[in-house]
Amino acid sequence: MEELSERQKLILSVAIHEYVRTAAPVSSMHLVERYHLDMSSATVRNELSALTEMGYLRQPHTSAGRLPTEEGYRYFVGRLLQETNLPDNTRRTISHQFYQSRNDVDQWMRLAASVLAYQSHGASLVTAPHPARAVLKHLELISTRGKQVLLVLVMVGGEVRQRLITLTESVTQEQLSASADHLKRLFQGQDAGSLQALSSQLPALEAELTDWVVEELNDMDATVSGEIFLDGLTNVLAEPEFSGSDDARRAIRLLEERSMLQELLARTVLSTNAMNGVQVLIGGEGTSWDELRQCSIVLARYGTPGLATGTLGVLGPMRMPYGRTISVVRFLSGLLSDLVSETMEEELTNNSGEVN
Amino acid sequence: MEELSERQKLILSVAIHEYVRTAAPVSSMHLVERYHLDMSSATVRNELSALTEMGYLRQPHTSAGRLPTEEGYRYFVGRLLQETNLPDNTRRTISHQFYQSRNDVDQWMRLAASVLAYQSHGASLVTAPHPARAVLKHLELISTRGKQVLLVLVMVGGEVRQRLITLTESVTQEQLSASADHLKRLFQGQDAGSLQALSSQLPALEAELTDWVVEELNDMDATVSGEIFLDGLTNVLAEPEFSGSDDARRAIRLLEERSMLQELLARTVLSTNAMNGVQVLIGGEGTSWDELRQCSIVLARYGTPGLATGTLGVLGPMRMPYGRTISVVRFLSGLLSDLVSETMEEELTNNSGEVN
DNA sequence: GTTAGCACTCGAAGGCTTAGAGTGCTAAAC
DNA sequence: GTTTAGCACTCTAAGCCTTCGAGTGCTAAC
Repeated sequence: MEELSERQKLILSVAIHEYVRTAAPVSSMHLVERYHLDMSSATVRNELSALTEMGYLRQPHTSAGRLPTEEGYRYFVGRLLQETNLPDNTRRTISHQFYQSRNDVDQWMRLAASVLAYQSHGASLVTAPHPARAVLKHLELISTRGKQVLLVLVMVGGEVRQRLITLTESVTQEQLSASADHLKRLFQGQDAGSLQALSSQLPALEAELTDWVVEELNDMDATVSGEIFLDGLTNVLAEPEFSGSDDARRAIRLLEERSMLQELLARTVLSTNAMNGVQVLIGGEGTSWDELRQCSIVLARYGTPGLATGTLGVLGPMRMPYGRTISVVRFLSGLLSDLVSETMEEELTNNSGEVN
Repeated sequence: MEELSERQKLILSVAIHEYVRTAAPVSSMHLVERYHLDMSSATVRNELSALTEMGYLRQPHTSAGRLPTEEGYRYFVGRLLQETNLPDNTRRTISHQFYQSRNDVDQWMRLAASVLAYQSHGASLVTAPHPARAVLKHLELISTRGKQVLLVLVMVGGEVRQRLITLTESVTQEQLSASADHLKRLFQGQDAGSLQALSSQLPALEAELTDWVVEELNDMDATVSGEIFLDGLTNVLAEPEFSGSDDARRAIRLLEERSMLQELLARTVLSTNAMNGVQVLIGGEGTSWDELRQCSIVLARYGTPGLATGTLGVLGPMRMPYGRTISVVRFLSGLLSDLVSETMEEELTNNSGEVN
């Protein structure tokens, strides 16, 4: 792939910028006028022609203006987009909102999704922070009736999982409380693996309970996160390129399904090292979903690798203001990282010592 | 409002049925043929004309077929629709899915939303069961760092709420555990009101904690439910009457916002006594949202009034298979009621006695 | 009261024309 | 050799017209 001249880069940049702005094919004269280019429309036409030749632009039909190809966007995002930060007052507004919100992880996630959707005009997704390995901090057993017991697990990091389990034998709350106290002490700061080993040495009831706990912990390790917070799904529908087709509908449908998000987020885990945080998938590249052919996704992880991380991202049309979106995602990723590390770090580094 | 003749009722019924099926204005001849009516198209035409006169049908333009008006749907749902039950095998399939699902309230809600959306081809919403009055069953305090404490409340009924709070003074986990034990005993089976009264008689730390607990309980009483489970949002978009306009987009946007759901669900609480369970809002009647002008909502409460209840419903286009939708909603409402009462009833009737 | 027959209405669909936006090419200017 | 003015050419979008046919409402016969 040959190098573009500076002028070609400029023209590609403004062409993409203009197309993103207007959603209509851009013409040579338009660009010259609107961006005060120091050349004639004929020159621009020649360059546009060259860029089309190289596959960065295309024409809907012979005598129409140009619009970016997938490759064009990719070149733009990868090589032309200069880092821009979110305006100071926007950053302050957002921080302020988080500051005001209840000190509740769920609340943060909801807010993050909402801000992300609002700022990016796309559909946002945010997962709750998830420990690299589920480590137990606290355990409660609450009898509901007969053999049914509510199992509440509090993880290091503050995540809480509850589950209604059915035991083989009926037990009283007293027995449960005793077992809970015992297991609590044993399990403190352990993960699924070490618990499994313990199971065989325990009396029947406690062994059974242990199995349930292990299952739950494994489940937590396996799933990317318990809950995924979505917002702004309908923003995507408002985009002009989706009106009249139901491509957007199918893309949104995909977001509603867990399976896609699972794969998408798993992918992020793998390639985190690649960039300095924010990852851009253009035209659903790498994914196996045709529905995303016309969409792009901007993703980032947040949190502290090895301790606890989550993912947040935006799904929008390929014709997306990448600069803006990337800054928002980056900023929120940083903000959530701070929030998470503030609440988790200390706890995680000195966890296995003390007993509650 | 004069009474319709039997024949008019029949014709209105089949006209609505046909319109729901095809989404196109229905003509007199079509009805005669498809439903083997024992009369000529001219007769049907006369009756259609009469029904139009009465406001139950309308014509998009002079020489077009008929389609139901809002009033038409209302008459149909209120007086013509005979109760139909879900086919036996469908019922079994659904029950089976619930039987297989993890014994977890969240899981049930998710499944209910999914089934509802799938069966009704509309957007579904389900709220978690919510005690009439939030009553505390269990309480945990977990130190995270310095003044920050994770407060975990387990309610009678199994709902779990967690919140990160910041105390005025730094405390150790030992102090917290002691306080937790003490408060646990005191709070057992109490609601927000009775706790508030206790607050002043407690030492500083415990008083402060009590305030947080009270705030949280009040919050639970105030909001309809912590979480609302949505599914099938995009089903609505697929309906032909919404293609090309963004009315559906705005309706879905409304579902994404909590505020509308709050009002909608609050409304249900009020009018529950009216019908034997399932409530149908046609054309967004009673709501103040223009966005719903073209939509209908089928709602039902589930659970045991006075103990714990939740709401579930379907939002779809006004051109909706009401019979089918109502049966699905009714069936699921019954199913969830059973599940909820199985897990909560005993617990709620003898709650305040024992101490865990 | 019901129905056959028929004139009438109106929108959807297709074909045709036109306007204009935009290109590519050529030849002149720099 | 690069840039640019000029111009012929292309192609769509929009408007207009016509046609087609589905469907009605009315009237008169049954």
